[in-house]
Amino acid sequence: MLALQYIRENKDILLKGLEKRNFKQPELIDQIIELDKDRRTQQAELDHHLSKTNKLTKDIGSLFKSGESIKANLLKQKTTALKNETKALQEALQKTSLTLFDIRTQIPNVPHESVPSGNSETDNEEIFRSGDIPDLGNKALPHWELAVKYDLIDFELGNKITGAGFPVYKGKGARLQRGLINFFLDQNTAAGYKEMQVPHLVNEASGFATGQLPDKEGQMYHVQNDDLYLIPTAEVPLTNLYRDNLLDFSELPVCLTGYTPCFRREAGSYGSHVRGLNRLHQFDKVEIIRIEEPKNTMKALDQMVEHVKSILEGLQLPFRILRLCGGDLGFTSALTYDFEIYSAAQKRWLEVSSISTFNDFQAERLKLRYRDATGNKKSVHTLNGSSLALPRIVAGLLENFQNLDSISIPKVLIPYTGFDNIN
RNA sequence: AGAGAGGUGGCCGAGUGGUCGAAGGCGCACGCUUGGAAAGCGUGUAUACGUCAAAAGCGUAUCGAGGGUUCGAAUCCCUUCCUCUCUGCCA
Repeated sequence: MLALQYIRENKDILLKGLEKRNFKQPELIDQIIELDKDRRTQQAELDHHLSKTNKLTKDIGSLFKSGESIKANLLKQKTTALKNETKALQEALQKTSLTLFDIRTQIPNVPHESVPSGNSETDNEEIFRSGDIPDLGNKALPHWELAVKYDLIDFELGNKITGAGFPVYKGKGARLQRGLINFFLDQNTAAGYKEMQVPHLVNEASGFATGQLPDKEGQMYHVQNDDLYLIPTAEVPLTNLYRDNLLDFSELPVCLTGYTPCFRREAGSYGSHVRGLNRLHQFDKVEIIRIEEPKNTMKALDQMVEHVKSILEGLQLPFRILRLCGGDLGFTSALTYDFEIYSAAQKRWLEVSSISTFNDFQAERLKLRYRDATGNKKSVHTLNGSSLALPRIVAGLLENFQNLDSISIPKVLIPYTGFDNIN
């Protein structure tokens, strides 16, 4: 959610920015500015009324005390009239505030100046590429076949006990998952992120604060009886740990990491691109998040990108980094870098990490602010990134490291898996 | 899940209808004191919104949340969330 002051003072920049993401309703900005003006007028009027009432009330009190109940009763009648007016004002203000809030929640974040315009993923900008794409020849198998060949992942069993998109990992497949989670967590904690274990279900307030609600309502699993949502990413619980906080600048930056399973309904996804591990309803991910002073945001984002780079290099996976264009940018993000590894068997790029800064967009919803060195209160900036998401990493490892009768394990992972190849 | 108790400022804690945003204490900040520190003394110390170019100031709201009674609610009533104790169940 954008700050009202920002909208008021930067309307033109804002509209230009939103154009980059093909925002279709620029008229909403004018509505916000109008409603905000109304709101302030109504607030002033209401406050004035309340102030009058408060004075009368005090007078009545002292009159009763001094025994002048006739005078007091006279004043009482006055307050009754005032009260009716006050009630009307209150209702009007509440209505304005609600409408204003409702429209504000529909405005996506303003893209950073470096974000290219564009409609879809084809307009994303490749900014970095690393590693050689292995030549696997014609006999290379996609991971869903390797998974069967070496009995690592059972999609059918998952179908039986739950449904499509809920795979069962077996034997070395399961151990590889666990090894990767531990490897990622170790890398992240070594880089200064504090490890956290957080709930996998969150309430509505949390879903709203990080921006999943109402934007992605239909994409989350909702436990109706208790009105809780299964998390689509650890970003939600991790960031919400700091909801409703006023931090001191000395407490910043906050750097956290956590492993959680992630649950996504992925309504509307289908086709060959979702085969195997490519798109799941439940998958594992290790997340990093940061809460920063605005002046450090870009530096922090760069550090996160460098960090994930180093992990992928360690895993010896060929990858590229994309700067997402406006049209591909998430609702809450100001700037996003996607990491994609190359799957030599599927001959396509697979997204394995997404690192974003939200600037103050989430902070505004989270009511998360900090007191800077001069004592002023400001919104913090929040950032997050996958470090890393498991399934497509597993797909890439299985496919890129396949031999005729085995799959090699990259050196950095061997201490975590306890084996150096799958056969 | 059942019964009971309770939720007050950074923390502890007083306050059961009237100048209460809230006593007192702790903590914290600044100053005085000291050779330095401690102690002591003094002053200050919530958040949001509005007004203002901004600050100060002023106004309004906030004692878990929402609603109600009343001229007036931290205090009374209802709903709801949470915490604690006991009982039950259980990894």
